[in-house]
Amino acid sequence: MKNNLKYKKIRQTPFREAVLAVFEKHTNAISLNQIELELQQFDRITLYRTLKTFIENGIIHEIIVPGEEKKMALCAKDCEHNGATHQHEHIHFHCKICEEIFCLETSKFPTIQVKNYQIDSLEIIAKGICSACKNKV
Amino acid sequence: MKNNLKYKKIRQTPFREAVLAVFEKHTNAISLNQIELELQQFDRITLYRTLKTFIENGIIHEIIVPGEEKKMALCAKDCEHNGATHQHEHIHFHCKICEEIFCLETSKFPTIQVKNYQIDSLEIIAKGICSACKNKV
DNA sequence: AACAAATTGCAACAATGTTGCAATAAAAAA
DNA sequence: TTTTTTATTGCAACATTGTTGCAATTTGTT
Repeated sequence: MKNNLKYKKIRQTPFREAVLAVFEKHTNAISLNQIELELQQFDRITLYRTLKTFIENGIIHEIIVPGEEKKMALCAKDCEHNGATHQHEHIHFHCKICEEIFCLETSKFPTIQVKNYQIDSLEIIAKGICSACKNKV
Repeated sequence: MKNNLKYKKIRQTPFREAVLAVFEKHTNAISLNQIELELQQFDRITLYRTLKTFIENGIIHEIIVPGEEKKMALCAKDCEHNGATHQHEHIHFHCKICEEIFCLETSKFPTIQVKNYQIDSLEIIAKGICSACKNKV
C-alpha cells in the first residue's frame, strides 16, 4: 500500500504517509477530529490541503450524513473519480447504534430509472444497525 | 400552507413565515446564501436557529452533496422524522448541468438487503441530467 | 549534485455556526 | 380583553471550519 501515493502521481511525503496511515488503521469512515487526534503534531492548514488533494486524486472520499460531522474514508482501488466527483459502487452504511459509517461492498447495488431524467450514478447512505451491533444485543 | 407552522406545533412568527415563503417559492433545494439573498433584512443568528427548528420539526431537510454547498428543501407533508433524522421515500437528484438539486418522487424507490445488516432507511442522491436540461440540448 | 516544481508551515483572513442573555412577541389562561 | 406563561428574537461575544498568499523546504527528475 506504500505505493499508493506514487501510483496516484502525487508526491510521497512524510506528512501524507502519516495521514494515509491513519485512514488505513480504520475500517470505518473517520472525521477531521479523529485524524487530528491520531496525528501527534501537525499543521492544520497542511492537513486541510492534504485531504483536499487526497479527495481530488481518488484516494479518499467524503461521506456526509445530514446533521452529523463530515467523515472521510479510503476509496476502493478502482475508484472512478473525476476531480472531486467520485463514483462508488458501494453503499455507505450508517449504524444508529455505534454511529459509525462504513463503506459496504454489495453485489446488489441498485439502479434507478426516472422518466425524462438521465441518471449517471447513485450515492446511497443506508441507515440501520451494523452486523457488529446486531450481534451484541 | 399558512397553517404549516401551527400544524407543526411551533409558533407562527413573521420571521418564520418569511423563511418558509422563500422555500415555497422554489421547487429545488436552496442554500443558506440563497435564503439570505431573498430575505431583505434579517438577523443571521435567528436564521440559523429558524432553520434548525424547521429541520427538527420536519418542515425542511438538508441535502448535502460532497464537495458542494449544503442545501435545504421543504419536506413532503407526510415526512417521517424523529428529531433531526428524516426519512424520505424520494431521491435527491443532482443535475450536473444546472447544478440544482431536486427532490424527486418516484414509485421505484429501491430497497437493499445486506446479510447481517439491518437497513431501516435509504438516502439516495442521484447524479445526472435533469429533464429541463435534457430538453435544452 | 543541481534543478524545477510541488509541498509545507506560518500569518492573516473569511465563512460558518454556537451560546448566553435581556427584550419582545405569541399563545394560553383568566 | 387582559394577564400570564413560554417561546422567540436580536445582539454581543465566541468557537469552529476552511481559505489564500508567500517564503522556506522537500521531492522527484535530469
